[in-house]
Amino acid sequence: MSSLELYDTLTRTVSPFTPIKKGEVSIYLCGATVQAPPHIGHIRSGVNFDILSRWLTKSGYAVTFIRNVTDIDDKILQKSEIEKMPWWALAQKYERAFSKAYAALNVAPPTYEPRATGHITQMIELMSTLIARGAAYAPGNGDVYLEVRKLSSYLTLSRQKLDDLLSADDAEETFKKDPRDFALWKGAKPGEPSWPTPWGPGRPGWHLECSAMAHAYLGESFDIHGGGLDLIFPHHENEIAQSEGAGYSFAKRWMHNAWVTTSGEKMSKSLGNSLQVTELLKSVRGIELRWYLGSAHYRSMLEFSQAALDESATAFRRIESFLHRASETLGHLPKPTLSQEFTDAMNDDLAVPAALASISEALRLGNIALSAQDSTGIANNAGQIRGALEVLGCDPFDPAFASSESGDLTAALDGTIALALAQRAAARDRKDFAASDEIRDGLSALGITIEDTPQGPRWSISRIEER
RNA sequence: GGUCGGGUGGCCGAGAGGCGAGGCUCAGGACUGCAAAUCCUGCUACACGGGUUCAAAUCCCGUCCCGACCUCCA
Repeated sequence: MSSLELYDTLTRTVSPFTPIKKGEVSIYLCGATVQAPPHIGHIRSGVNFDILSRWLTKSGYAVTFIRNVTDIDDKILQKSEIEKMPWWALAQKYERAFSKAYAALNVAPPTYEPRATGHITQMIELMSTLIARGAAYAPGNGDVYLEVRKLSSYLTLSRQKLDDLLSADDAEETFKKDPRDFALWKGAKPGEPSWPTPWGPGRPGWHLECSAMAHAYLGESFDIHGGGLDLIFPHHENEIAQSEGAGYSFAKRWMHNAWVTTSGEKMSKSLGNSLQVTELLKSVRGIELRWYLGSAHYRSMLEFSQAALDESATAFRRIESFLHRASETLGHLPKPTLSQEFTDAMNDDLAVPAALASISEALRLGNIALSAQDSTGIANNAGQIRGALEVLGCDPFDPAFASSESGDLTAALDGTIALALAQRAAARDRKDFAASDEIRDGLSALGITIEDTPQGPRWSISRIEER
């Protein structure tokens, strides 16, 4: 029996996972800055860490998962002017868009989803601590900066040297003791939202919220901190600086997911190459998009193409179709189990691609069992596949993916199609294949696929409905 | 300039010194009235040049190419 090993960005190695508290895991994931609709890169991060969370849960841990929402920052203020709505309305609008996208892809809601603006008090406390300890200073203009040269260690995560960094052309540099010091708090400018502090009214810098909220919900030390690769520097370095500067040991392990790329480049709005979740959900279902995003290893770049997505969806439908046929034959849903191969793969730093290979084998054996009407074989293989899909968040029987059509409608449709199939069966009995094919083609034109099996014909809806 | 990832078959995508990952596509076969589905068989790849080794996609040296971060970033 293998045990879980995970990669740690800090050490750049895979190592055995040992939680701080036996049987419990605490995770903080940097969530979205809600200033635009989510693209699949954002959601990949959500999917990857959802798979981590599911696997930990399946492995018997009680998982506390915190994923924040950054609802105040420079971009949100900029966008609020462009979209001509208050910043808080804009933030809420896109927070809902993210929530909707997460839900469509069955990304489980975190244990708690704190917003930056709800934790100003904790931020002020943290800044007070940092100033008292001599790690931060308020130059008097309303800003509060962290003094990076005072830190005993800095940039350990990205392994850079302070003096090698290109210094920012920062207009406010004059208030900084060192150009590399970063803002914990930004003094209010006219027309901007602000909150009162001992150093004057202002608003949070980007990094402060995560240190404050991680501390509030997970304490001085927690197991895993996650986010996208691009957060390593500066965001996560600065979180470490703020937290360690305050005397907290902070995250024990750092995990970063790679990007979704297009034409070899990172997806970004400024390049105009980002793919919005709502757009992609017009061509594939949420469960298929999730399967695609989850199928590459979380630390590998995923090169997006519509062809690859379509192919991935095809592969998934093959698995799904087997599970449906298996449960029809069994007369009940397969009971989820975990194979040793799947478990070993997942324990090896969530090696999803290897885990998928184990599903392929079970699928082949399951289909053979189905042909042979071997109910034990069907149950075993379908159970393994379903167990694996559960962990990957792609169980087609998960109510989260329940189709929008009502049960009554399905029943009515089933009855209607049964009538047509009875006609077709009669035609086939009298060898009138022209007539039987006409019925099948007619149904096919309506998006209903008919397959003849040894157990009689079965129908399925093959067309993705426009939504 | 500093730091860090990559380049694998028609395509996607793992692996990280020796036993052909896996999937998709394609071709052939089985089954079928025909389809579909399914199963079987086939398609022996690791950017380039050196080197180490009994053995290199994997390690070392060099080269080329692509990408990311360096205070907006999933």
